Amino acid sequence: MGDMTEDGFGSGPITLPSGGPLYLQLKRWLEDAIANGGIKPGDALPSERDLALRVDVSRVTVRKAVQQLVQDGLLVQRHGSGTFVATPAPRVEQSLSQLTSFTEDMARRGMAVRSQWLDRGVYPPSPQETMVLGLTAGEQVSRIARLRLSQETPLAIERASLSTQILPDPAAVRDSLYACLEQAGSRPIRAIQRIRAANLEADEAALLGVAPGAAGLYIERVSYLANGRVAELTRSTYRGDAYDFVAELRLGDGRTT
Amino acid sequence: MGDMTEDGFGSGPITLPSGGPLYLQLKRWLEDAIANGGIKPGDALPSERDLALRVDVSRVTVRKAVQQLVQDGLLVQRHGSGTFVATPAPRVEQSLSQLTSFTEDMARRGMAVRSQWLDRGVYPPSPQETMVLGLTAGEQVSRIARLRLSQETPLAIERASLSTQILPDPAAVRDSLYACLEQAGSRPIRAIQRIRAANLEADEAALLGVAPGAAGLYIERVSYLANGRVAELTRSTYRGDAYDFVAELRLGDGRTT
DNA sequence: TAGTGGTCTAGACCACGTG
DNA sequence: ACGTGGTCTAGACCACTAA
Repeated sequence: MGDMTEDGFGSGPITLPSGGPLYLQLKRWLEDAIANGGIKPGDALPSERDLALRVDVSRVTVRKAVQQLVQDGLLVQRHGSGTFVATPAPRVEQSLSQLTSFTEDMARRGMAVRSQWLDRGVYPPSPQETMVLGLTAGEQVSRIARLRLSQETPLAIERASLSTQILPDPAAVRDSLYACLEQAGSRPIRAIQRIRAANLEADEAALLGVAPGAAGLYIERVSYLANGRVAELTRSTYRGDAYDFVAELRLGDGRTT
Repeated sequence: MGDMTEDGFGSGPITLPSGGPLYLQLKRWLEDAIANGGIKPGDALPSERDLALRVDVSRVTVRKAVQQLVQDGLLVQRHGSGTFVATPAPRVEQSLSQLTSFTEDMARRGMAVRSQWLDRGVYPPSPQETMVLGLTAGEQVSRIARLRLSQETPLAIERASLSTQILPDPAAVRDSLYACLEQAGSRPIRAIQRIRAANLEADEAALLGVAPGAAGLYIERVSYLANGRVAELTRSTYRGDAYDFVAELRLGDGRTT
């Protein structure tokens, strides 16, 4: 411990203890170093070329180990800059039984929230939108798409579609869509959500600041007004490492409540 | 249709249209070929060495493209045998508001279900088990772990832990844990589930028959008896490509609360 | 300009499955 | 025995970032 230049790696050669493929040995070694606090979040790893020399493997093998840890979210690579231990995203909990607004929900927890508009406008509807929203021929659809951030950390991509009868002017939405709908007296009171996990595509991964192939949650939500009409179709992509969804189940043969 | 040897690839060289990195061009080319039905589920791809020759790239580049498609679940590789277009797993829907038993739930849909025991026994509890199940000092815990299959397709890994007071003999569980508990008059009536997405580790991926790194759902469930006592702690891993979870939300306004 | 990650190559050997 | 995917190498060039 007397060495101020210590970075968790020392400077000499690194010896891998275990058996099996080299890239898995190196991967385990790095995982351990991170878990044991030998390398801390934000710390830089030695360059790939350095590691290759010191572990005595080829750079390709180093990349294979690092690549998997990047995908698992333990490391972050920045082109031209270096490889760093990821700062774990704070987990956000969201209820799967109460219909809440992202904005209102986060405000309640006192979390700094920001949205970044990706799209906001009126378009001809897709077949899915026509069907789900129950649009009539020739009717247009209002779309708003935004990136949700908390503490400057991207959390989710939300793409909402509504009939122009319910939301005539998408540009009128400021922070909370639900607050906007409430003003118009058309806040949804019920919704059905469909949730699945999938590996994130490159474009969405980039927006969310994670590696392509990282696990994400795709959620499709259809919400209903008090009169039974469909209010909103929202398709969202959540970072898998940043969200916990919480649901309460009851012994149900009879439905609801 | 006049050529019986046609496999969707022809036999000549393959030219990639688009720009960008070669492995991404090849990946897109393969994705298109699968989407357009040029290659159908179950079909074999040319060997990596063949593809490399015909696309005129190195084998490493072919592997990089194929690897990503394997992780996305579009291709399956079998060591020593070949690379094949994946047969998409049938999606199973599961409710997130009704507390149902996997066995009973699937039976209701008339689906052939099988379980494969991974573990069944009485153990000293982990700290988490002690805390969540409310065990007293020295008390043991019953654990049952199984792989759930439908139509011989692995769907999920379930690891349940219960106090031995509630389930004294884990070996007594045959098909349905809940049916077994009901006989003892201790069927849970309520549960809290916590759901998150994560990339599957190698061991779990192997059990579920998907590629390491594929997206999966981790679900932690704590269920309660009518008297309020904790009945069960279950930690499960679901295939992301085989499950849709469905939840119904209501305007449960904790707003001013 | 120097150093980093990103892409790509040609060739080698091993481990596995099938005929 | 043969062909397949799985691992690994040494070296090259490009693209980006930072000093």
